[in-house]
Amino acid sequence: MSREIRRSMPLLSMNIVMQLTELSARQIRYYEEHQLVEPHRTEGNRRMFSLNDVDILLEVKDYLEQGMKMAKIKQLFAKKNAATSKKAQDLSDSELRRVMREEMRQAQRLKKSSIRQGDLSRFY
Amino acid sequence: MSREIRRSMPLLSMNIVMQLTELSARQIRYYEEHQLVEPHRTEGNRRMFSLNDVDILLEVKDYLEQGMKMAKIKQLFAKKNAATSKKAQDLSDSELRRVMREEMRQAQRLKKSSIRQGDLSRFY
DNA sequence: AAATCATGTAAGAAAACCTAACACCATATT
DNA sequence: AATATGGTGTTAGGTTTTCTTACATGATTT
Repeated sequence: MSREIRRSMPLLSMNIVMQLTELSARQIRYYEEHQLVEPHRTEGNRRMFSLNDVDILLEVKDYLEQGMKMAKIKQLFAKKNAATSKKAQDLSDSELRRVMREEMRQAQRLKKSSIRQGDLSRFY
Repeated sequence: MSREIRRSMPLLSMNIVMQLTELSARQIRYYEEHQLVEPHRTEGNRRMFSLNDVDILLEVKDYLEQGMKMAKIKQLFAKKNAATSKKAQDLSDSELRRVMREEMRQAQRLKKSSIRQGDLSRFY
C-alpha cells in the first residue's frame, strides 16, 4: 500500500518522461487523451507523472510497436485494472485466467528499446 | 554501483525538490553555490536533481536548523566524501573514526520535519 | 476511394526557471 | 556598541518549457 503511494507519487515533468520513455510529448499527450495515464497537474497546469505512469507508457509503447491499436490497448488496461482492483471478485475464475493468458501472450513479445519495462521497478 | 547510478540520476525539477525538501528555491540555489549539491543542467540550463541530491539537501537543512554554519557543513561533507570515496585509504583509522563519531553526533539530533532523511531511500 | 489512426508541426499564451542585484535580520567579530 | 558576515527574501528582466488548439500527413481499415 505504501509502495503504491510511492509508485504513484507525481515527481516527474514532461521533460524527463520523454527521455525515460523515448516518446514525444505529442505521443504522451495522445495517450493521456485516451486515459491510459492521468498525470497530476501543478497549479499552473503542468503535467506531473509518477513512476507508475512511466511504466504504463512503456507498456503502451511496446503494444503500439507490436501493431496493437489504441482501442485494444485500452481494453487490455481496463480489464487489467478491473482484475487487479476487484481481485477477481466480479470476474469468474475462467475469465480471469483468460485475461491473464492474454496478457502473458503480449508480454512474451517484448524485448527491445533501451529502458525496458520492469527496469523502473528499481526506483521504488 | 548500479544503485549509485539510480540514486544520482537527474530526474527532478526545482519544483518538486522544493516540495520534497520544504526549502525555497533561493535556499537550494544558495546551497548549490556552496557546492553542497551540483544538479545536472538541461540544455536550456534548468536544474535537474537526483534523489541523492534531495537527501543531501535534507541533511543540509537539518544541520542548518541545528545552528550549524555552512562552513562547518561543507567541511563535514568534504570529509564524508573523502572517507567514503577513498574508503579511508588516506585517512588514518583514528581520523576516520573521529569523522564518523562527529557525524553520529549530528545525526542523533535529527527528529523533525515532514519528510525525514532516509525516507527517500524507499525510492531507490 | 474514403475514413480512421497515430503522429508531426506550428502558433500563441502562460508557467516555471534562470541570473543578478539589493534588502534585511540575526548572529559573530572587533 | 558598532560593524561585518551569513543565510534568506524579494524583485526585475529574460529564457526555456509546457500548455492547448488546430491543421497536415502517411499508414491502415473499411
